[in-house]
This record gives sequence, structure tokens and C-alpha cells, in this order.
Amino acid sequence: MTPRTLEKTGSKKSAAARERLASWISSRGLKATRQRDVIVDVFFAQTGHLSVDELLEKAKQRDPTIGAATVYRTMKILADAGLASARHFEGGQTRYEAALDRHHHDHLICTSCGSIIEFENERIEELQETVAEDHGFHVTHHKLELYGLCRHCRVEQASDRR
Amino acid sequence: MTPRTLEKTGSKKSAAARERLASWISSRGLKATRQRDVIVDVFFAQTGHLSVDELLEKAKQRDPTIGAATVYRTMKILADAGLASARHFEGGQTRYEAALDRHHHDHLICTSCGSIIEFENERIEELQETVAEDHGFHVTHHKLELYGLCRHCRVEQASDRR
DNA sequence: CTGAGAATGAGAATCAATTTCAAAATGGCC
DNA sequence: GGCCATTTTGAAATTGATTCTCATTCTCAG
Ligand SMILES: [Mn+2]
Ligand SMILES: [Mn+2]
Ligand SMILES: [Zn+2]
Ligand SMILES: [Zn+2]
Repeated sequence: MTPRTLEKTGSKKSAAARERLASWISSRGLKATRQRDVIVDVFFAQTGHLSVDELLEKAKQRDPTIGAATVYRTMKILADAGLASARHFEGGQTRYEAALDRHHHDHLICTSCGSIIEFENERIEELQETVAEDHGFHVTHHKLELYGLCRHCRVEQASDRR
Repeated sequence: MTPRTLEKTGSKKSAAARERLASWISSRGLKATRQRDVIVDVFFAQTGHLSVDELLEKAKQRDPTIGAATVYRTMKILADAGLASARHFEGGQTRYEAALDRHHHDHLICTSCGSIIEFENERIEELQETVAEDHGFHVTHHKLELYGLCRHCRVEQASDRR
């Protein structure tokens, strides 16, 4: 019988997320498992936009027996519970980011180095709403992604050109 | 020897597109083929956002021997030539729309009936640019998609609820 | 008409994600 | 603690869109 010990990494925030998940899980007849604990722990220990592969790698460092299917399944539960949001950026796999206590935001994505910058722009959101209304549309969610070169890669490219 | 006759459907616009494609093709040592003619003809005969599957079906009505790979390849050429743009809406396959003489625009997508409404909003575009600049970003392209219920599906849903 | 090169269609391969299934784990109850 | 219905798991199979491979056919400049 392996002891179920985890140095629950991280802040009060990830502790709060774990609690929310626990009640989500029990409230619908799901079960708490060692694997889910590890995956969730790994997820909240990071910041940023993580792919399932990246999460699997980290999870395996703690428990090499964890399978990819379980990571897919667990992240879906986190998303359903509102604790993670799934992002589908251009061309890649699904990435997840922590969603607890976070505002809605959109992204700038560098097509050269892959870095992702987040932004919120209330005015844009309002205008989107106006556009939708003009067409009798009721918006449930949207996607705004700006692709290009980040400051750093812009400089690099300029010097390459010389 | 099958005669290479095609009732080149459609407007001066699609005729212009076919011409542009012809010069694109010859200018880089590609070759004109019966299959490409059919696919391009089918594409420009429609309006809207067509999936490769839809294009393949229509193309097969004219020439049942046309294969999916050829449709994929041809649409990629059209996109490279700037005559079609590829769109990757939520969850589905790639869709193509005619791009000749069209402004950049974004989309409202009904998650219930799949209908797509196009819009242009100069103010939103400007704000995007501003946001990017604020972060030292140089934007090459972007994606703005508003998902929700169109006017029609909104009404239907309201009556379902009674 | 010829030949070099390009294009084709069928099927195999890829890749992320989902599903299947038999075996293992969980947790409410006694 | 044991019981056991239910859930979960990992591995492997499957899916679905797209791309690739390859042997064969087609195109077009000379
Ligand atoms: Mn984000
Ligand atoms: Mn459009
Ligand atoms: Zn960059
Ligand atoms: Zn609709």
C-alpha cells in the first residue's frame, strides 16, 4: 500500500483549487485518485499554457505509471469544474491554463518563439458585443488571438537581415 | 480522350480568379490539370465557407474519380495564390472561402445551426493594433471569432423552453 | 511526338484526442 | 476491517482530419 503523500506544491490559490475540485468530484459521484492528485498538483504548480504532453511529462516524474489518457481525462474534469480553461492556439495541441480567480483575457502569440502574452481590453469586448447585437447574435464565448513577432524576436529578425 | 469542357460557372469574378490561378501555376512550373479545373470551378461556383469534404462531394459529381488528396492539394495552392483563405473554426475541419477582392473580415458562428455571419469592424482592428504595440508586438495576422446563437436559433431555443 | 517533370488516386502514415476493455482502486455501508 | 457496486486506470485500438508515399498517368516545351 503506497502512502498517498504529496508535497502539495504552491500557493493558497492552488490549495483553493484542490478544494473546489474535491467538492466537484464528490458532488457528482466521481472518485478521488492518486493519479488525479498528481496531475492537478503538477498543473497548479506551473503557470502558463501547458500542453497535455508537458503535463504528462511532469506527472510521470512523480509517478511513472501515469498514462496519457488519464491526463486527458483529468484536464477535462478541471475544465468542466471551471478550474482550468482549454485553449486551442493555431496549429498546435490543446493547452490548459489555470482559471480560478482569473478574468477573461485574450492572447498575443509569437509565431517565432512561441511565447504567449495575455491581455484584457474592455473596449474590444464591448465592441464585440455591439457587433453581435447588430446581427441579433447572442455570444457565449469568443476567441481573439493576435499572431506575430514578440519584441524579442522582432529584434533578432532585424539583426538577421543585416 | 475525355473532352475538357467545363461550363465555367459564375461571374467575372471567378473568371478573374481562374486567370490569376493560371498565371500562378505557369509562373512556377506547375501544370494545369482537369482535376484542378473542376475543383476550382466548384469552389468559385459556391459562396460561403466550404470544407474539403463538401468540395470533394461537389467535385465528384462532375468527375467521380477525383480523390480527396487532390482537393487538399488544390485548395492549398489556391490559398498560396491568395485566391482562397483557409479558416479554422472551433472543433471542425478547415474551411475555405474565396479571397479575391475581399477585405479582411471576422466571423460570428452559430454553435447551434452552424451559420456564419461575417463582419468588419475597423475600430476593433485599430484597438488590436494598439494592444500589440503596447507589448512591442508586430502582428502578422489574427483570429477573432464570436461563438453563440444566431437570431434564428435564439428564437427557437426560447420556444423550446416553454 | 518525346521526355522530363509534375500530378494523380489509393492507401498508408501521422498526430492529437477519444474510446474500449479487463484489471485495479475507491468509498459508503455493515 | 471486509463487502462490493461503481468508478478509474493504462494500454492498446480507434477515430478523424490531414499529409505523405509511390507507382502510374498526364502535361507541355521543345
Ligand atoms: Mn492565458
Ligand atoms: Mn468569411
Ligand atoms: Zn518571440
Ligand atoms: Zn443558428
